Amino acid sequence: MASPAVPATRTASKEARRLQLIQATIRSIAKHGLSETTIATVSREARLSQGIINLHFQSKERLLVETLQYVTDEYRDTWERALQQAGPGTAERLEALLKVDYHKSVFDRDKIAVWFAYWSETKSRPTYRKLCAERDRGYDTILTELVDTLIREGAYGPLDAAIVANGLAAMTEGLWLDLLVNPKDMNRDKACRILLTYLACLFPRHFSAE
Amino acid sequence: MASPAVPATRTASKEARRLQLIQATIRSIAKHGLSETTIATVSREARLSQGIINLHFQSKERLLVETLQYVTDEYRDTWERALQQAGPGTAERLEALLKVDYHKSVFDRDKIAVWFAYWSETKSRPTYRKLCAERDRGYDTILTELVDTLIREGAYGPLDAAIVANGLAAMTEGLWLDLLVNPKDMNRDKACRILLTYLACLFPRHFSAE
DNA sequence: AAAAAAAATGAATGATCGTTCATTCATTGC
DNA sequence: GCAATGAATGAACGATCATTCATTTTTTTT
Repeated sequence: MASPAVPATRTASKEARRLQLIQATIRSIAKHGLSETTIATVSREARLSQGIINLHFQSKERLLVETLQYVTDEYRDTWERALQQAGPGTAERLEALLKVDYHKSVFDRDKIAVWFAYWSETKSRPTYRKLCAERDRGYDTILTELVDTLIREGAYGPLDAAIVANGLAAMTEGLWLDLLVNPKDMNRDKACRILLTYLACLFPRHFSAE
Repeated sequence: MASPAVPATRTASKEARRLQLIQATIRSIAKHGLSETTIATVSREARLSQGIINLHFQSKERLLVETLQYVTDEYRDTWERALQQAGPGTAERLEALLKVDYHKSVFDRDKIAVWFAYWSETKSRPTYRKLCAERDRGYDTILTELVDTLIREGAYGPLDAAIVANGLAAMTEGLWLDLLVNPKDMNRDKACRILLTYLACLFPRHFSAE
């Protein structure tokens, strides 16, 4: 009755074992919070022994850093792939990029709990802050580019692309928070409607509030 | 050389001592994060002994809950007072309410670190979640009311007040996150500009991007 | 199939945590 | 000024934490 993610053989490859532990860490943070995530909760979640974490990550702190690294990488991969699959038009590319944040695999309460766990510790942990800031920088760069192009293509007056892009990104993060704190009153459809209202207001000839 | 907030007499009133400890807790969370805030860091911050916390709060957990209670109360008081002092016009009342979130005493990295510390634990701690959800509900109710009135007064088409209000609140929370994670790239003026861009876009006859 | 190597275990360790409580200190009432 | 009262202390306690490592288990090599 082992979890399907757990390799059948006792000796999985080093990389597979590390990944298994990182995913167990994510589940533990989502379930117990970061402040009550211990070596015990993670190893129990992975159905492995206590010693396994120091064997593969040297310390709990390194496991936490590599877990943050993992979720930032996964997030970047997701929106990069979404952009690759999007059409050539600026508006459709912008929509594809923004929609990632409301996709089922991203707009997920467990994953959002992990993001907030790390964000909340950025002030006291420079390592976390740097990784999170990197995540933002890459996303903001491409988002600002698209917004800037759309403003010029659509002749949308005196709008400042950086300001607009920052506002769009901020709204998404705020809606994530709503899902975390008030899950009864928030869901993907509603969040999309809220963002789309802003988009339609900014770029009425490219987006409408459906 | 005692901190000015510390009462001169050894025996302060019970309420003053509790307040002093709550404020020390806030400083500790801002400085060390919630996961590394201990009885030791809080009592040291308050320049009192270890035993003082259990004497006044019975347990560390109760101190943390009462600290969250304190910051939620303080926040509500702040925007209620701002509304009382605002003029009668709907637009100016809306502006007064929104501006609170960008006031020096609210748009402050230390205080925002505290908010995020509790938000990040809401999923695993129902008590935190309830208190945070209450905070949101009160604010959203009055914000939605004002937005609704302005939409009708200004004949702003088919806008949904609840959706717009939710978007405005979400954007603010996202901008707080930006200040926390990327303090070099965010400040009160910039955040105000970002929000005002949305406001001017929604209600062009009442707000302009200055 | 035996030997060697590698992976995983889990009991043991020391450090740190929240909590307790006998003691000390300051204030109040007589 | 002397008890009596209550606030505050900080050393001591058990619980829990991350970490270590001798041992066991599995895989690979010979």
